Amino acid sequence: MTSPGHVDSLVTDAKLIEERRAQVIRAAVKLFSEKGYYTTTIQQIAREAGVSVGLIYQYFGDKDDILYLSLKLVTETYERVIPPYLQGIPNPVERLCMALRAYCKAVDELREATVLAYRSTKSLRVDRRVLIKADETRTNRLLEDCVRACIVEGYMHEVDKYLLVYQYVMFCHSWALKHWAFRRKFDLAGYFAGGLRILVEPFLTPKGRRALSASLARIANFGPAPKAARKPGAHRRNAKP
Amino acid sequence: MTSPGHVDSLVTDAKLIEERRAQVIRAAVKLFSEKGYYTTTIQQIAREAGVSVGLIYQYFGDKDDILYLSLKLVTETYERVIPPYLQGIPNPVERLCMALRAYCKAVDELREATVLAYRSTKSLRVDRRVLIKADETRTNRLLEDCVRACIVEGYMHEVDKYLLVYQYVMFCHSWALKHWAFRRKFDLAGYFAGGLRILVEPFLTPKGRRALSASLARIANFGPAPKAARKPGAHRRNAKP
Amino acid sequence: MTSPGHVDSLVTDAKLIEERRAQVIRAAVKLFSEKGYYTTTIQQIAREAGVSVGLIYQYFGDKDDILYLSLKLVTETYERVIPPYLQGIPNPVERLCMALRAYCKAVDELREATVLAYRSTKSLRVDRRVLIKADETRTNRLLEDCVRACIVEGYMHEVDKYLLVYQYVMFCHSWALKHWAFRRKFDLAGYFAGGLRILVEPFLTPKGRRALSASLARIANFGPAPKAARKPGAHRRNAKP
Amino acid sequence: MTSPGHVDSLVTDAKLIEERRAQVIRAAVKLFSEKGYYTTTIQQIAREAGVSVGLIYQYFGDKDDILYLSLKLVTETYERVIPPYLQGIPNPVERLCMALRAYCKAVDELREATVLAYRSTKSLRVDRRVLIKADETRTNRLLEDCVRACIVEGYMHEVDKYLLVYQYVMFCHSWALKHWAFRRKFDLAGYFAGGLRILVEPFLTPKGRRALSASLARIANFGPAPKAARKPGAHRRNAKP
DNA sequence: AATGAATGAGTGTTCATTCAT
DNA sequence: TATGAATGAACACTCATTCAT
Repeated sequence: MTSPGHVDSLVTDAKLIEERRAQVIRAAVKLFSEKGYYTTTIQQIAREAGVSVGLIYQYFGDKDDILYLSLKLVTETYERVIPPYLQGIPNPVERLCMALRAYCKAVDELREATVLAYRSTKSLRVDRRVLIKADETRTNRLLEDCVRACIVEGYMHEVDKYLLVYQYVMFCHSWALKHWAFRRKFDLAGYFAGGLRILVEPFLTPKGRRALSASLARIANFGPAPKAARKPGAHRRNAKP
Repeated sequence: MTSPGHVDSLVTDAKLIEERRAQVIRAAVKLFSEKGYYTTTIQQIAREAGVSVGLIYQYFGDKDDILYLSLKLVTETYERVIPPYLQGIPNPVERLCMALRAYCKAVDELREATVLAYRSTKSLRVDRRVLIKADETRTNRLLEDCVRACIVEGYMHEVDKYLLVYQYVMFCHSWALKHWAFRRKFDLAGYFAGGLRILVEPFLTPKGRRALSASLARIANFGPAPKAARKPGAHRRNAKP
Repeated sequence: MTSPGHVDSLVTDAKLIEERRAQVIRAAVKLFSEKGYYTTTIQQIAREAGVSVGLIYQYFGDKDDILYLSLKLVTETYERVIPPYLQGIPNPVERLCMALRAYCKAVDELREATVLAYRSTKSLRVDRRVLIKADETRTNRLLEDCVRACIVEGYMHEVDKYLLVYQYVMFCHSWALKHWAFRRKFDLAGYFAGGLRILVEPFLTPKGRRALSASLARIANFGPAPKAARKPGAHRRNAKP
Repeated sequence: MTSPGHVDSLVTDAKLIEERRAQVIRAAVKLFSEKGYYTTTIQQIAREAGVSVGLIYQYFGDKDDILYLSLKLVTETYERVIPPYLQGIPNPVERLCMALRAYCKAVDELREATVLAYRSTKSLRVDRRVLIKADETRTNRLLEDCVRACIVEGYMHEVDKYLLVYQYVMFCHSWALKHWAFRRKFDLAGYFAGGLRILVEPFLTPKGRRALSASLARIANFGPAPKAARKPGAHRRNAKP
């Protein structure tokens, strides 16, 4: 009847729905991440969000809805966060590295939530699980495009793009999944730099390697996310080989 | 009081404990893998194992014990399954590849259980979580030793061993974690071959590459696991050319 | 404090109270009849009535008030609907039959609501239950008066009036209560005719029987209810043997 | 999948199921009768029955099951209680009266539960509602058989058997439904005697009237129910005059 | 006068755990 | 040692009622 991605609300005001849901999901992500889906109660979410239990059920149909939107928040963040990093960057190697950096940074900021996704996607109703997976696939495609461009333009040797991209994805996710191990060895910048050396550099042509070292300064700079698009002039200067 | 790795039993006969626990854990791994830890009930485990609820509580202190031993089964299998594959193999490149193959195969055979480990390790009491992580670390060390040997003996360029090994681990685990995506593209042999190309080959010296192609026939053969140690003569013959 | 029959309203305009309450009660009777008192929510009543939840609480003190006025509507309809049918009819046998016909017709038109009364009167606050029962008693009295006249004027043998009247009442109510059984055998006219034969005819004197057959044509005609009083002349003509 | 009349239990011992269910149903009938289905909680039933909440869910699937078996208890009692009263009685008029007496007595003993049936049958899942109605229909058939015998054997005039039987049924049920009104006028024996006069006598032939007055002494005696069959000799003696 | 978002006490139901047999 | 009936705390979810606008 209703599509699997739809979440019911008894409230009609769209603005309010947006607000309240965000408020509840924020609390839910926090608690689910800390204690897991099943051990977090609706009462706890309500308390954390500073609302009543009843209110939650005015904006969500059931607990599964809350989990769905929580995971959706994560997967959509990944997807949404990468493109702004690529805007105005012409060189495909730099684009690839930027995408990876954006992904890593997003994972870092949603570290607990990323682990949550691995823990709890299977707790979701099946029809919704596929929606979450579709999000992941769409994000992968962003990376795949970068890799493809690298190869087509002669910056990278021929490789199994699909597999390489998944290796990239796992590299990014691992920053969350294996943080208990990595935290003792790396900070995010170090981890990322190591990743480039293992998962990007080996596949670059000489031309690709030159491009990489030319843009390394920009790539390695883990600053704040580019909210607005970079100014065109700024990057044109940098993009010169 | 008791050590975190200890699991209480009201029964004293060690042989019986071993047997009964195996019987229950087998059922638990199956159900946990299918439906998750929290949605599997003790009643269901008892039914699946063909025993009574009461009996379970004679061999396990509580539900956490069952999860712990279930996860332990997985991590210990990984650790246990690799060494026999290395026995009698002197070449470090072949050893590395064999270790990876063993790991991949183990993941393939415990695919659901591997996913379970990612879902449910956090549901474990903290003090036990670290034991499971220690198992993983120990398994990683097996791979690390192979990589180190490759480098020391000049088969591989210098790399961040730690990071590369984790990339190997994630590659193996991904066969389970992302099976929903990979199944459409690869069978296990294809997946493994692709992995070698991306995660091993690029780091080999010319000498390493020669070693790899020399042993490729053996490596790529996904036969049954070596129950007993291979006879030394057998492999030496193969290793010659 | 307040009398049990009183229903509080925050609104003062009497006309408005009348209107709004009727609007809400209409919706409530429909829903209560369909789904029962406890499974109908105030939200649903509000939606059905086309008003807001808040408004309902301006015209009713609580849910019990709504049920009370819903049941009151039923019992008062019975009481109100009979007298117009008797107006201008002098013969006591015809009057009795007319009263029964009116009752049956009213039950038919409030079939679901009649069942509701049997289901839900006990859900009412006790002090109000007795008011509903008093309504029923008053309606019974209308029938009792008819029976008494029949006996006094020699149309009917001596009988236990009280018991006979209750038998009449149950006959009428049964059209609703056992409609699931009767629908397969009778239409309302057939049911009513059968009732006369069993519950009226046997108690008539020969004089009574003559009166009955003389008026049977009029009695059996299940036309629309007499909104206004019948004109005296009109029926006198018909009443002529 | 499962038939509507089936009630699930987690317990396997049939004897125990019987016992425990009876224990719970006894409590449920009491509470449902007093306070209604919806306002009675499972907790209250458990307390009244002297068991834990959990136990109830080992013997019943859900609250609807409890209601079903509660109502079933009532309708099956009606059906079960009549035949023993007829055993060894050859005269059809006496049989009819005995059946009515048995029914009235059963209603008297289940007075609150009878009201419950009228209140709560509609709260039942539809598929079960029809089973309850089927029970009622089967009980009616017992009365219908008596009436038919009366007519066939010339004790009663031709009548609409179906309608008359339903009038009998409503007469019996009314002792519970309208007890608030009748209690002031009648005891059970008086009510029953009045019923015979209104609903049986008028339809008897002279032969039937003779039979009735011959057996009136036995009929009117509201003694304890005949657990075992009456001895044939005993009644033959009485049946003589 | 009218709205509908917000509340939270209360419900049916589950399930890990116990314990008499 | 093995059983499975019994327990009751805890949870997701509902809905009559309130109240700021």
